[in-house]
Amino acid sequence: MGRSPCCCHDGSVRRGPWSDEEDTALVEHIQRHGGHVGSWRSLPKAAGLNRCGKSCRLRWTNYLRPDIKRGNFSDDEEGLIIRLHAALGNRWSTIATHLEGRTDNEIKNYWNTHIKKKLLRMGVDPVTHQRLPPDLLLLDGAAAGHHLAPPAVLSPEAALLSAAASLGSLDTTLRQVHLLQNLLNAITSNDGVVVAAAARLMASNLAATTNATTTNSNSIAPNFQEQMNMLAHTNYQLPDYLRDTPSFAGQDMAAQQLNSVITTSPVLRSSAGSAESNQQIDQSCSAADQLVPAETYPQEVAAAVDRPVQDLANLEEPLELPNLCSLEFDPFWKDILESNFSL
DNA sequence: AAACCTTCCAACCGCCTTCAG
DNA sequence: CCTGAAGGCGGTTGGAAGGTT
Repeated sequence: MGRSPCCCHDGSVRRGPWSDEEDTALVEHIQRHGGHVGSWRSLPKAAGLNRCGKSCRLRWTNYLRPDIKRGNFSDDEEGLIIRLHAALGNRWSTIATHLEGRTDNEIKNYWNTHIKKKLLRMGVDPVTHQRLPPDLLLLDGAAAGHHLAPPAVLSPEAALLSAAASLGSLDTTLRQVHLLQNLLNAITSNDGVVVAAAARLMASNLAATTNATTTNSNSIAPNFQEQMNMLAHTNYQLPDYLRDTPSFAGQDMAAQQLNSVITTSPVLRSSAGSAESNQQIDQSCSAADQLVPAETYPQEVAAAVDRPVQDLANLEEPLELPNLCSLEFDPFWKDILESNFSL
C-alpha cells in the first residue's frame, strides 16, 4: 500500500505565489457553484487553473474565503489563543474554530512570530505555560539581546530550591531521592531547621500534587520538575491567562499552599526548634501526608521526610541517609552548594 | 547607497485520518 | 475488511519586506 503521488509533484502544474488572475478564477469558480467546492482534485481543471487541487484548497481556506478576518489580532483574540493553546497544545485547527474569521495557518503563524516570543520575554515557557526556571530565563534574555537584571540575592532556602529547579529532567525515583538526600545533607551543615523544613515540605507538597494529578501514586517522577520549579519561585504566581483554566487549578492551589508555607520561614528561623515552629511545619506536612499514604513513598524518602523536625535542628552530625551518592563527588551539587552555602 | 540581517507569512510538504467503493 | 483517493492537519520553508550596520 502507499500513498498515491500528490499532483503537486507533477512538474507541469504551477507553484508558488498566486497571481490576481488565478485568485479571481478560483473565487469565481467557487461562487458559480454556490460556494460548494465538490472535489478539490477536479476543481483546477474545471476552473481553468494550472494548479493542484491541494494548492487550490489551501489558497481558498487560508486566503480567499469571504469570511476570513484580516488585520492584526486584538488583545482579546491574543488572550484567547494563549488560553486555548494552554489547554489544547498545537491543535491549531481546533483553536481556529474558537476564533471567528481566523484560519489555523494564521493563528499558527501569529503564535510562532509574536506570542511565543512575548511569553518568553514574560518568563513563561510557551510549551508548558509554566514559569521558566532561572537558567532558561538567562539564556532567553541573552539570546534576545535584552538587558539582564543583576542576580537577585536569594535567601538560603530560595537559593537551594532554585538550584533544585535547575536539575532539569528528573526521570527516576532514584534521582529524586538523590536530590532530597543532598538537600538534607546540605541543610544539616547550615541553617538546619529552616531548610530542613523546606525539604520536608517539598517532599510533602510533591506528594500532595502527585496524588492530585495521577492515579498511580507510586510514580512520583512526572510532576517532580514542576514541583521543583514551583518551589524555586517562592512568589510563584500563575500567569493571569491561566487562572481560569481548570487544568491549572491544582497547580495554582499548590503554589498558594507553598507560598503560605514559605512565608513562615522567618518565624521558623527566629524560633528554631521551638514548639511553635515545629507545629507550623507539622501542620503543613500533615495535610499533604493525609493525601498520600506513607507507604507509597520510596523507603529512603520516607525515612528522611518523616524524621521529627526538632531532631534535624539539634543534629550535630549530618543526617545519615542511604548512601545513594556522595555530595562531595557530585560536581553539579558541589558547584551549586559551594556558591550558595560556602561548603 | 549597499550589503547584510531579521522578521513575517503564504505556501508547501508529508503524514494521518476519513470514507466510499 | 481492504484499498486507495481525498481531505485535514501541523511542521517547515523560501522569499519579500523592512531594519540595521
